[in-house]
Amino acid sequence: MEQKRPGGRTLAGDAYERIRQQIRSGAFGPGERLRFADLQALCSMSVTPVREALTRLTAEGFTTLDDHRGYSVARLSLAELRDITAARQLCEGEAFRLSVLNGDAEWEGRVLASHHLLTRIPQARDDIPSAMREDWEERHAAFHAALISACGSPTLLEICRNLFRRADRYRRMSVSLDGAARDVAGEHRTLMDLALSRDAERAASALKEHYGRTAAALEIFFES
Amino acid sequence: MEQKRPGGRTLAGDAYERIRQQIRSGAFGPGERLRFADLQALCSMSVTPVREALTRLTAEGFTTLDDHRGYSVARLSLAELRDITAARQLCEGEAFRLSVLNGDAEWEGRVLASHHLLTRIPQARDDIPSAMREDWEERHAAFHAALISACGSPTLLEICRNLFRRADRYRRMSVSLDGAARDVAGEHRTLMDLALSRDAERAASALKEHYGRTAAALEIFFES
DNA sequence: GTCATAAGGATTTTCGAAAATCATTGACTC
DNA sequence: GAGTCAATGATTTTCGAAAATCCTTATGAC
Repeated sequence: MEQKRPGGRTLAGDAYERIRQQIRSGAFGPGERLRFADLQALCSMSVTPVREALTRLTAEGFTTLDDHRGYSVARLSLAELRDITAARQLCEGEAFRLSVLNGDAEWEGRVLASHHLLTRIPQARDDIPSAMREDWEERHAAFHAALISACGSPTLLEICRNLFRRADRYRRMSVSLDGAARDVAGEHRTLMDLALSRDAERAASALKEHYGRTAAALEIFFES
Repeated sequence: MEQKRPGGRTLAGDAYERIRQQIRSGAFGPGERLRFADLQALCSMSVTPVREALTRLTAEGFTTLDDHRGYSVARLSLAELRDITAARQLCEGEAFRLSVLNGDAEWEGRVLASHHLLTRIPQARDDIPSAMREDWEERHAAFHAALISACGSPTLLEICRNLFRRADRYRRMSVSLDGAARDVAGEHRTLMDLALSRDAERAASALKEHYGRTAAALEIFFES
């Protein structure tokens, strides 16, 4: 029997995407135990590909493994939020700086286009339908990826991609904030403007500050 | 008290260590195809734990996966050497800087002790017995780990650990160089001295230069 | 009551084989 | 001869169950 698997070429790949999405969206919450029986039912497959998915997720910091005691969703903490933010400021800051220095007209086009897409739909919030919220999340990630896409370093890009995803789990907590004190759209526009004006140092600084603000806004979730 | 034995509490962990060691030592060369049948024979286990090991190794950049076409040892290239070196200079440089700023007396002790161990045996070379060579490699890694161990950022440390291991594959090519033009031991001593003198900026610069020299010495292997 | 220990159930980890996919070969057409 | 296509063999990927391990509960001694 031929199975249709849009997007993935192996069941393990599908399981990886699916479980990561569940964690991303909060359907699997921080610290939650992930039992193979449940995941097999969710993904409609045997234990082997599920296991491979969890191995990958663990290597990337989304889940944790206790030998012979199973997998859990990685917990969120203020300390890790600050830690990841600092690492992002270092790595993405440098990647953005290099992008501005090295980027060609095609890169400028990608920045412009991805920013345009980002402004066409309202930012993710509680009162926005879930489908459109996911749409914004995707375009947001694409915009930030575009900014650093001309840095010329696959290694740095891979590090940044992972850090972005891990930080994304934290950022999604803020959809319940109304962000009144912050003009996120304006910050994104500033980032684009600085990129296109080719001022590498100021661009990198602005990106670092952008991430710093995001992290600061999230600290209130960890008061207890 | 239960202890985690290095070497692994699961077969998958054992396979991971074993295969990584084979790649590290060159027994599995760059680009070489890794067949499950061979690895199962090598590790004396079934396909499942071997597969898990390869999944982890691939996530860390030591192997590559072509869906349905199997795993191979990641190739080495001059471009990647330069790329990894730049990423190390950024990440380890910052981690070292933070360590010098934040490190306490215990950290100083770790730096001092690990450097002492490093100087007690001759540096890895072709004319040195393999066992002692491995010993030096281990102490060398421990020294560099100690330098950055007080940076306070688990995320950054994890990134550095992975970059170090990947760069290590390149550095091991140089055991056939006699390093006449370079005083590696002296550079290590300088790093220690700068760490203990608590001059963060100069220490970070020295570490970056140290990695730059290492990479430069390896470029000759990629002339073709 | 507390501690230690053992039995039972739940869960992870591993196995051996089946299914799916890829690569090669060779026949056949044009 | 070049190209298409089916058959074959090699290899990866997945399955379903067995084995190993952990956790909970029950039992008994002090």
